Amino acid sequence: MATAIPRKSDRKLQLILRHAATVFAEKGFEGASIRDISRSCGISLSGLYYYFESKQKLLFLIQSHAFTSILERLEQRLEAEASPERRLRLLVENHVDYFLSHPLEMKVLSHEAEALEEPFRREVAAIKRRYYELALRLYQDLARSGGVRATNARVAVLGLFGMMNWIYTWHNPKVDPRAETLSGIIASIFLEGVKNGRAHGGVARGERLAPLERVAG
Amino acid sequence: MATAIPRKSDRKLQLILRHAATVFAEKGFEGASIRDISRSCGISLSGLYYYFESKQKLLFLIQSHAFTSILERLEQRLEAEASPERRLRLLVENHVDYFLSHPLEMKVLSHEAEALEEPFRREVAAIKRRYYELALRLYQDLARSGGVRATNARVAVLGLFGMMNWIYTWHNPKVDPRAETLSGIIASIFLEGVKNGRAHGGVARGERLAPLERVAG
DNA sequence: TAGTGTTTTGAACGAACGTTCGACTCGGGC
DNA sequence: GCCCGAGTCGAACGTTCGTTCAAAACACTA
Repeated sequence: MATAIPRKSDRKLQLILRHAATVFAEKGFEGASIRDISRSCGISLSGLYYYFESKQKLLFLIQSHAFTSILERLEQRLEAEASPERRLRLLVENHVDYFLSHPLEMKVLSHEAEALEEPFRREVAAIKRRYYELALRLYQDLARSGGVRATNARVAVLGLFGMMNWIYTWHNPKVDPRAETLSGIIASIFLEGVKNGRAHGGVARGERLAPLERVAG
Repeated sequence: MATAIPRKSDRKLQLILRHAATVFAEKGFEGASIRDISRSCGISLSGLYYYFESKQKLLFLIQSHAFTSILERLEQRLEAEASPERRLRLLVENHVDYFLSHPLEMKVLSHEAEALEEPFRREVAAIKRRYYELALRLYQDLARSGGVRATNARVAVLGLFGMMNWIYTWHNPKVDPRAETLSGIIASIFLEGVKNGRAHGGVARGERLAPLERVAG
């Protein structure tokens, strides 16, 4: 019942998580078998179950670790910055940078969100919601400071997440810019795209602003 | 060997494709079984194989039909429009509109791109490339007409696709704007974000422009 | 009614799946 | 020498998977 594994084997669990992330990223969660992971780690099939209790839990460990890391790192970086615009840029920088330096885990996080089942699902969803709400707050701070054209905040923020989370489907390190440059481009498109100026079809005819709280999942 | 099914049963194949898209969208391609589809259609397991020869082919039919439709509809709409900016807006409108009116097929198209294996994969990839290259051409026409700040075209266009293709993970018809409004917001963010203005960290230090031809996949 | 081609089916195939279990190895304290 | 708990393993469990096939049911015209 207790999660207490004597902690000498922690390093080995880390190794398993890395290999599992690789296999999940390559074949998808459902398409990957524990036997694939066993082969990749060089640990026997039954030996793996000493370290985790189910395939679901394995996916959960990968996802919750990645998500917690990215969120903690962001909150830490935000402490040193007060300007609303630069704070939003920090979010983009942090997200893209983590994405490109942990491409496998982040692909599993982005792509296999729905593969997680119910005891674990809500737990990851809770972190996701915290992250989304932080982003929304950053956006609204920018808006309050007067730097934003009237538009649907939920759509804008989720559009930004779209640009960032889609990266895993196309980014090729041999051809595409490194994280620093990439996040600069994305942040600029978003910030300029959302700034004051003649409102170009933002909130339209009779459509009221949608509530801001909900994230799907 | 021949694909020739006597064409009376075409309507039934369409019905199967609709149910299959629903099941794939809900459980993922690998997570869904032919038995699930059989149950959903009310056709026996073996009966399904009268209409398609493998699960892979079924996925292929869904994806290639959706992709071809969206591309054809776009090319048709573009004929009537000459302004570079409005042409790009048309692309966004067409894409978002198709996405929201065929959410299941489009989720399967966006989410299960890698599940398709090799005889079929290259065929869908070819349509995808045609679509991407059309989008890139529209962007470069806008750039040539002087309406765009210097930035990485490949990243800009794939960023736009990111905003659009991510929609399926969050859009809730009860809460979020309809297609018309949504595409307006996204197009505005992108176009304003990419327009002339003080270059805000676009192409940076010593990073040369990446070649434009490649799409991952 | 008999005959022909289209559609539908139940039962079965071998392979692969996630998970369990009892037995083994091994290193450090008695 | 012996024991004990941590770590590892091969073999097997029951289930589900994609796919096949011979036979039945159906819809026709002759």
